[in-house]
Amino acid sequence: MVRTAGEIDKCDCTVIHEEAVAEARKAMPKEEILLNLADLFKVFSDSTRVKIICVLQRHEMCVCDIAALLGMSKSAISHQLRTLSQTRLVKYRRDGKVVYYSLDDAHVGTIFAQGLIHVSE
Amino acid sequence: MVRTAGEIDKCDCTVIHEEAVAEARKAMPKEEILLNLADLFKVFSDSTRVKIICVLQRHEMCVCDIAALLGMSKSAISHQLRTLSQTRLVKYRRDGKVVYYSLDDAHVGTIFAQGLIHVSE
DNA sequence: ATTATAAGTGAACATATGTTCAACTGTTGT
DNA sequence: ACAACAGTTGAACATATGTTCACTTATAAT
Repeated sequence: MVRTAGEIDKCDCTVIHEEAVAEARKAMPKEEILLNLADLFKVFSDSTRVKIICVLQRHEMCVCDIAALLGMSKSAISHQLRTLSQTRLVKYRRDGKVVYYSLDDAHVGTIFAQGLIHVSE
Repeated sequence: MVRTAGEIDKCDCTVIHEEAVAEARKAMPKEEILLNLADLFKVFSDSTRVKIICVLQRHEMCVCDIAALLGMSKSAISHQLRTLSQTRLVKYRRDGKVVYYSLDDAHVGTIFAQGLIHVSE
């Protein structure tokens, strides 16, 4: 939803810098894009999922391995892998009873690495 | 907390690929680092905060401007700016009654941009 | 077919989180 | 001193979310 100038006064504010506001409004990506962006980061915002992404950067792994590695139940891991899978951050292949998960996309590793740089300073 | 091999059997799993698990365990960053990483992404995971970061990439802005631009209350924006400030993603300067906020760090823009590339495909 | 094991699922629970509301602080101008 | 306005704060509320539990599905082996 793009707001027009006429809607500004619907909030409890006096706009102090009209030009800056108008310019920023024009430069903003679509609402939908920003919602998707927040959703993307939301997937990275849980420590269990971060750990899963971390271990999948080296090898593909099955649910049991990840659960054992993180000291968590298979169910908890499976739920999170589902989230990661639905958002296209990981993919999987089945081999008999075992399902192997791996990162779906190079971007995933890049975003992870960028964040790691930031927190490591 | 680094887990030792002896703790693996405490979960409800059979470890299928012991070597891969052992290697991944060694390569994992400290627990604390990964928690901080999740917390960093958590700040980016709310659409209001994403929008704030977005508008601050061009200009510094005061609370009123941001509230008007996003069509939200000053209080809601102020609460989120506090979160962004506490996590060192934005900084501020006071000029009379007005407080101007801006991005604290080049990394913030980089992480935002990386995410934007990912969702724009 | 039956059993065993890897994995997935849905409901329930506890916890975390974003916005609103009603105050309050701090600064400016009269 | 007082009013006006930018901004902050804490409590309350509603909503979202992660893990557990019990159960189900899928595949392989006997």
